[in-house]
Amino acid sequence: MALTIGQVAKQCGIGIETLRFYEREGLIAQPSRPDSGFRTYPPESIRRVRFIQRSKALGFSLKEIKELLSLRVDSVTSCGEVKKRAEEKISDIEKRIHALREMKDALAKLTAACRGKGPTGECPILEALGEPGRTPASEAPETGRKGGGKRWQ
Amino acid sequence: MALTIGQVAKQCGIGIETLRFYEREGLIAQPSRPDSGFRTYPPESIRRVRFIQRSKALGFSLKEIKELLSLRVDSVTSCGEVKKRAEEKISDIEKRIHALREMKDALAKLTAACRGKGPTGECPILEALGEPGRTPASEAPETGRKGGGKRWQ
DNA sequence: ATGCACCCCGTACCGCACTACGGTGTCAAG
DNA sequence: CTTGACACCGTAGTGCGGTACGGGGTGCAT
Repeated sequence: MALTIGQVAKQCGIGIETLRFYEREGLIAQPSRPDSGFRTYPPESIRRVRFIQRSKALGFSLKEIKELLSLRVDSVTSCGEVKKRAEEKISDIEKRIHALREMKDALAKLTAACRGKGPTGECPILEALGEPGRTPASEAPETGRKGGGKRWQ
Repeated sequence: MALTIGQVAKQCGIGIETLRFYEREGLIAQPSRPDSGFRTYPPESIRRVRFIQRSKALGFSLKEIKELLSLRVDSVTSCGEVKKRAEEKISDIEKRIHALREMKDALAKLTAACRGKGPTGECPILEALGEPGRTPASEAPETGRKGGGKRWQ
């Protein structure tokens, strides 16, 4: 019934090292270690790891997942706290979506303006990004460093 | 006319260290260094830094920005290449938006199912994440480590 | 000439989430 | 009893995008 770390790892599609990492980070409990010191996991551990994986997939960081797990442990806390976290995460995700959409719109405008032909010097995309063709600086070969002298020391 | 690193930094709202970092990473050219070894930037550098900042804001990584900049330098390349990168970035951003939307929908479904009252043991959110209330493992006090013996060595 | 702001450098560090390494110990099968 | 798979440990390295530190040297104004 009890599982080795390798079995848990395999069942969760995760590396052994990752499991040890989660343990170090306090995301999963210290498993019992009879006799030889080998970790021995109860089958429930699989669920806990899956909890972590699903939460990750929902955009929670390990830090946040740890908090979520700690809510469960001190069961004085009501379910409302959990709901609050989830709602915060939703608005966080909405912000990220919004930012991405703005990026996308800006980029779309640029690509629409660009014929896609001709030299880079006339590219409206590059122009909009701020570089009006080559810059003197970009040609200046190493004036310091490699070239010549031992200035500085 | 020529600028010190501090002036460039201030004008771009960026740290001096960051500027040196960009230089090390090949994102900005080695500035000239007359006499004392102090970096001396032409005013155009400001534009180059802004290019980087805007590109970052559009979701390009420093690595990608470097590529974008190199396209400009070897001006054999046509503007079409730039357009291609921008379009790839757009679809990349779209993918990210899509993934975030899925996260959001999943979370929204969970919060909708949750009354927000009662103990964590009955929380539909936690349940959906995979943990049906407390787990034995989460109570198990350190069975190894700190507690007792010198197994292993 | 003295003070002080500014700049130089290399190196190390941050947070995140792992991943790898290497030397050693344990278990189960043959 | 040997062999091979598996597990143990601490430490270090990865990639990203910076940020900080400390022990100096310069430039300019007073």
